[in-house]
Amino acid sequence: MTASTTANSTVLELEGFLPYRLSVLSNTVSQAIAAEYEQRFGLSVTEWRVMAVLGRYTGISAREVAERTAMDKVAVSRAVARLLESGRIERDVASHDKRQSELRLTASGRAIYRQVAPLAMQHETRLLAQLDDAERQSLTRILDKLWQIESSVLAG
Amino acid sequence: MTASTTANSTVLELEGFLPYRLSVLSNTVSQAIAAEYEQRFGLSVTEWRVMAVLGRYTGISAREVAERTAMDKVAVSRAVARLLESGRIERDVASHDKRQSELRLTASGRAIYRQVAPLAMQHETRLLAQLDDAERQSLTRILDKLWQIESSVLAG
DNA sequence: CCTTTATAGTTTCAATTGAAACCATTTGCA
DNA sequence: TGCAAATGGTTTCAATTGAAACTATAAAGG
Repeated sequence: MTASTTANSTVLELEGFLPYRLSVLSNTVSQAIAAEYEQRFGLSVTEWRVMAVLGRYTGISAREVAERTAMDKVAVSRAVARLLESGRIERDVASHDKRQSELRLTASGRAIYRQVAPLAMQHETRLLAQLDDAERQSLTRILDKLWQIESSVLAG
Repeated sequence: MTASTTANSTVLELEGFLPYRLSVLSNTVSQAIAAEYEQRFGLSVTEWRVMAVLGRYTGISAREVAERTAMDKVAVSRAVARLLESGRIERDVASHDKRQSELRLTASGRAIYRQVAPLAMQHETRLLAQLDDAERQSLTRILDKLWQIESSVLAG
């Protein structure tokens, strides 16, 4: 698909190389969305991701945020620190386990969430609108498959 | 697709959100490949990308490398500096324009390229092997479409 | 119990990155 | 010509990130 091979040489065509195309597309899409809320609300991508899961699951721990955002715990810790600082989330110690925290959006955090979430989804909608039904289904299925392969590779 | 909307609230489900899924998949794939050459050859992703285009187009300028890798010029400049340092590429001043450089792999750079390129492609092959013909075609077409949409958004 | 090991989260220090300013050369045009 | 603007590339400084060490609490096993 992306290679041409002769006697003893292999040439890789970055332009058609799946991992490369995924990376470029993904960065472009994420940046396009981020551009909108970064300046408007002073939110970084990691901060927004934390807010996004807290908009969905309230009172969860930092570890669970990490799982659901696919961020590592250090990144979550720092995003949480900034969000606490700016008053967009609040934190309690979990009653059943004093190591854990319970995180939730504040009123001001929810207000931002209610503005950014639709904005992000509009962008997604705009992308998906260019695909027909079959393509949309295809895309979902293919991403699922690829993701399963990669995560099984990771697991060992 | 990824939203549920009630009277006055919108909830975003990160798990099904296209930009998020693209980002997670892309990072996982890139990292899986990078893991192999990072430790074995001491190459970063950016350095490998520069080498990859120089394996394909020899004697090109840093600006052209930047275009073809979708990296910005500062990142290219730094990757080039490290690759010069480690003797994997060499540089001349372009005769027709003294601002430009002409970059090419050295013998040692080519030796590495010949090992890493097939390795990267095997990974891609393994991924694509899990898709059937229709899915592979679909994927190519869909990535093209999405990419066109995003790049036209960027432009205008 | 009490000691070891595991888990949740934070901090520290070095390496990487990004934005802006910068230098050298070239191009466009008065 | 010659001067302003554009281009190719590098450097600098601050902000971000990653890896490893660290603190505090909890769970598990003798």
